Amino acid sequence: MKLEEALQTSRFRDETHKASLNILYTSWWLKTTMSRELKSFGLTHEQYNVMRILKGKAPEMMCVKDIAGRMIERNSNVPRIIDRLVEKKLVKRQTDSKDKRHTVVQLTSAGMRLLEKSTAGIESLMENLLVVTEKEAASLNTLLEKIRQKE
Amino acid sequence: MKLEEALQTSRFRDETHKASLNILYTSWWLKTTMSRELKSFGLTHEQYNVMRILKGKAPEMMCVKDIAGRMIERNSNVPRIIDRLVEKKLVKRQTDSKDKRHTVVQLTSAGMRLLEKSTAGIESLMENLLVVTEKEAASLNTLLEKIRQKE
DNA sequence: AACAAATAGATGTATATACATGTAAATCAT
DNA sequence: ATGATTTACATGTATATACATCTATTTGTT
Repeated sequence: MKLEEALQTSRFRDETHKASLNILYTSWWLKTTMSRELKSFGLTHEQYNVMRILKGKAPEMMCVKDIAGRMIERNSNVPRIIDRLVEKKLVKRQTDSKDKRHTVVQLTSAGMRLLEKSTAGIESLMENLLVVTEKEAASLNTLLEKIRQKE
Repeated sequence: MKLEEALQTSRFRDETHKASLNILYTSWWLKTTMSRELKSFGLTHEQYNVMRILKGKAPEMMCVKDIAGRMIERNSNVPRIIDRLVEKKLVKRQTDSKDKRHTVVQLTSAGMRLLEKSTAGIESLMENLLVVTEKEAASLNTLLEKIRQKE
């Protein structure tokens, strides 16, 4: 769908302005689509994100700060996302014995199983949804990193 | 900044997977940067978005549904965003006399003034922040619309 | 050792968001 | 014309998010 249709307007100052709206809209669309799929596993996008980060380091435990630094949307609220995961027994949380300021977190085996199932769901969804060649995707990555160069 | 740095990982299945994370991250970065600027005008991103939509039709009034259809992030909560704008006297809201189901909304002159000031701020920010050529932006737009083709 | 500063994370508040449900008004079918 | 359906919006709930503040612990300075 053209952005003009999606936002029912064609008032774009220039291609760069349009690109900024296009990034925001595409991101919203992606996130919404993924969230719908994740909902069938009882997960939110953020909970899934935290679980994937934990899996990347498993079986090591990770502290809250390291999780936060890997989140797509930087977030001071990782502790509360972990609260929900603990309630659902998908992760285990404990105080680090070496540095008691640290809270370290780890997937439970139930968490690992749910992550594997939901990841399979997300991956097949994405494979069907995102129809671009690897070359196009690479070019998209280059352009997005260019637009963020003043980060 | 490379996505690898931003997310402190290089575990991407392929360029398409990386692109999806890159879109989510770039969008978060853009929104955060804009929100910081908007905060100096006492506005949230969503409030600003609603005001810009209203300006696009001014001096006509718009109903809630038409505003919602033009939002970047589709949103069933436009009534509550309008609540805040009404409290701040930036928009006027009234029931449509022709169809009493419709609530029609319009910028006040204070709203129009604030919108002009904040838009100037956002535009100069964006001009300095987003350093891509019009050609690159156009190519980015094409790729984003391609990736959304199954929308 | 004692105190100041820094760090990690928990918590409070306002707003936003997704989604379900409720309510009033308009439209449709008979 | 009347009752059913649809439409437009408002509202309730759970979670997320930005941001400020608070607490406990560790580290650094003297």
